[in-house]
Amino acid sequence: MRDVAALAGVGIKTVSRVVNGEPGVSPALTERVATAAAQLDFQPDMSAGNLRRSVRRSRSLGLILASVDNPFCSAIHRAVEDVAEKRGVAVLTASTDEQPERERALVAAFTSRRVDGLIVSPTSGGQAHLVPELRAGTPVVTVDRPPTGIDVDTVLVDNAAGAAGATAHLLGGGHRRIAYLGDLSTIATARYRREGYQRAMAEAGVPVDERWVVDDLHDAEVAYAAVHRLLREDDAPTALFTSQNLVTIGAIRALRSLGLHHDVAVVGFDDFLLADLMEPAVTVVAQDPTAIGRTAAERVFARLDGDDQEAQHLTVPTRLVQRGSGEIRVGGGRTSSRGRDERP
Amino acid sequence: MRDVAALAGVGIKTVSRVVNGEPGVSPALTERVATAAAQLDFQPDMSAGNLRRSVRRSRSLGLILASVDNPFCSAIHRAVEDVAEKRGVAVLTASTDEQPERERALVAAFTSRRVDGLIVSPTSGGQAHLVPELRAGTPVVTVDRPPTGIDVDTVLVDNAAGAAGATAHLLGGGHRRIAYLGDLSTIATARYRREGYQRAMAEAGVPVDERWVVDDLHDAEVAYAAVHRLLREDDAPTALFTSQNLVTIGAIRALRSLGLHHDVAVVGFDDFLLADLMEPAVTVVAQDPTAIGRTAAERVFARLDGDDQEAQHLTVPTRLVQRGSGEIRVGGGRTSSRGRDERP
DNA sequence: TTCCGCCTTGACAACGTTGTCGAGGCAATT
DNA sequence: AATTGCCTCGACAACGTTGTCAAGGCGGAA
Repeated sequence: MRDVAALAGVGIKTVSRVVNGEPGVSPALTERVATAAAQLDFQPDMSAGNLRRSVRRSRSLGLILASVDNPFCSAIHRAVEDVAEKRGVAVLTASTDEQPERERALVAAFTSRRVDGLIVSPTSGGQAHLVPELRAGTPVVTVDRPPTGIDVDTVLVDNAAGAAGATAHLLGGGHRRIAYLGDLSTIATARYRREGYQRAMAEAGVPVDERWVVDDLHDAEVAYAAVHRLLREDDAPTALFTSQNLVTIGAIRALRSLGLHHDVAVVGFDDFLLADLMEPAVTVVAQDPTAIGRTAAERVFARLDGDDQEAQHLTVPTRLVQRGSGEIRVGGGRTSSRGRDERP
Repeated sequence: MRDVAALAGVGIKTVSRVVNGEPGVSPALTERVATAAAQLDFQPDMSAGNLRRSVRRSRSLGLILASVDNPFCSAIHRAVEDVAEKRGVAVLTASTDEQPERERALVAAFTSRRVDGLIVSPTSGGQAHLVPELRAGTPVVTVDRPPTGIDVDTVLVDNAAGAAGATAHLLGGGHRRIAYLGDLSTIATARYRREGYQRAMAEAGVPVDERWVVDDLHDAEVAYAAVHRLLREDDAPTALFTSQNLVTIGAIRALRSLGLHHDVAVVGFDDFLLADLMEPAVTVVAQDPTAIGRTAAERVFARLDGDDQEAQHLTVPTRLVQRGSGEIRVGGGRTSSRGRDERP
């Protein structure tokens, strides 16, 4: 900036004014400064400006997710980016791989870069480490899962209701022996989904055999093995509620390898690409990660704009998408494999 | 930092030394400063430090992709993050949606935040706007596509070879009427893939009917319609080479809706989740986005570490993954639907 | 005892920018 | 003509940190 000022033969402050579009500079000087700036490829240094600026904003925010290459997370990411972009705010993103230690390290890394706000998908390690940030006035919003140890704005999916809906749908198809295949029970959402399943079963007055409730299936391989084990029993389940994508996929592979994919009903939690092209097409409880990300980003900006209400706890609804696999009736009655939302 | 110094009763510089782990501070003072810093939740402001530091590094880099929620892009993102994380570098990511204007705006936004390096998946608008950054010494690496207007390190997929391999594979299955279904021809990779297809056809001495070469299919719907149109002809193609994910998916939906999914062979460019669970499982030319992202990040850091060789042009190989759809022989001979890599 | 050198410590300038404020010019009003 | 007020412009301090450098203390050697 000093160089631009020298080249244009003006004071530094005048350059600052022109660059920031502040009023009170004569057209002649504005022109001269603009030319000089263009000639030197001048780009103002935002962090230096923020240092001095009264309302200190880095115009960036931190997004901490399980993994940026998880489709659910990256849809949230994109939605956050779209909201942030409109306000000229950049997004720093990073992945925890569910490790509490990484979450803490990432928060520290982002804090030292003075992000204006944080959107976090909490790991199981607790979020008390965010207290200093909150005291410093940095807005924090958690997505997908509630935080523990702090009370902040949250944007969650109604996991229990979605799971209960899925289970009720299977019950409505005549099933009584419905298995629950869940993710790591350290993950809060997995617990909520199990509760939803149990509630729906209880409300229908259907007893749950504990052998059918399998937790801690964190990848497709483990789920595959679990389904194989379950279906070997005499009174094997006639329907599966799988509480997560990878579990759903593992279960489907298992059913297919057993030749039972047209006999055992499956409803999965969380939609996935091409679910409608499988045989049978997969019925799912679809979440709306775009709405989650958008809402979370809007909360952050509302806080930055001065909203100081008490912590808000928002819920994004789920939607049961019937495609075929969940409509297989008890006894393995084969229904049309043509799903409801088949389209090009 | 001033507050910490006051609380510990030392000079500011001593706090700086303790915080940065510099030697030459007595254990007694180190202890006192550490306690005071902890008590005040002190977090150093990185951008202020960078301002003064001699080797000016923001410890962040910019990643500009087509869209962060595109699985190919998010795999690159994750790989870049993993390399950056090891060096304590944060990643700013954003999506262009293929709009040159957005690319320029994002580069400007990242530049004013003084990123240490840029990894860009170029849009069709040309990359001459990056010249000032290069002059300023900021390393730039392009991924997936070559830049135009500048010469920088690039990490590309061997599109032509992959496409030629796919086409040769179909020719090997006895097909002669092979259609090419391509993405927007403004996208360089789409052109390379078409060239690979044409080269393989020419090398086999098989004439290409221009009606079978369809460009500018940028989403599944358009591809669906194109396949419907192609297969209405009398001498319809017996095999399809689809040059991109969404095109592949659209083509598969079209074939299925025509009941031809076991009769017309398909090889797609780019792998996708669950391709192995489709009926038939989809044969693809798999790219390796993780290798692309890792390599690109390594190039950036090599440049930051002083590598000043001329621009390097690296190629990441593709791999033909045979799963069934590409092994359907001419005449619609139905092969085993069981793909080669069926697994849980 | 004096001198030298090392170690610890903090005062101060500087990084690139913006907020504050005052100087100077000009036009309108008294 | 003198005063007032507005507009333009730039000098200067300040933001939070680090690089530089000098001051002071202490131990050991002469």
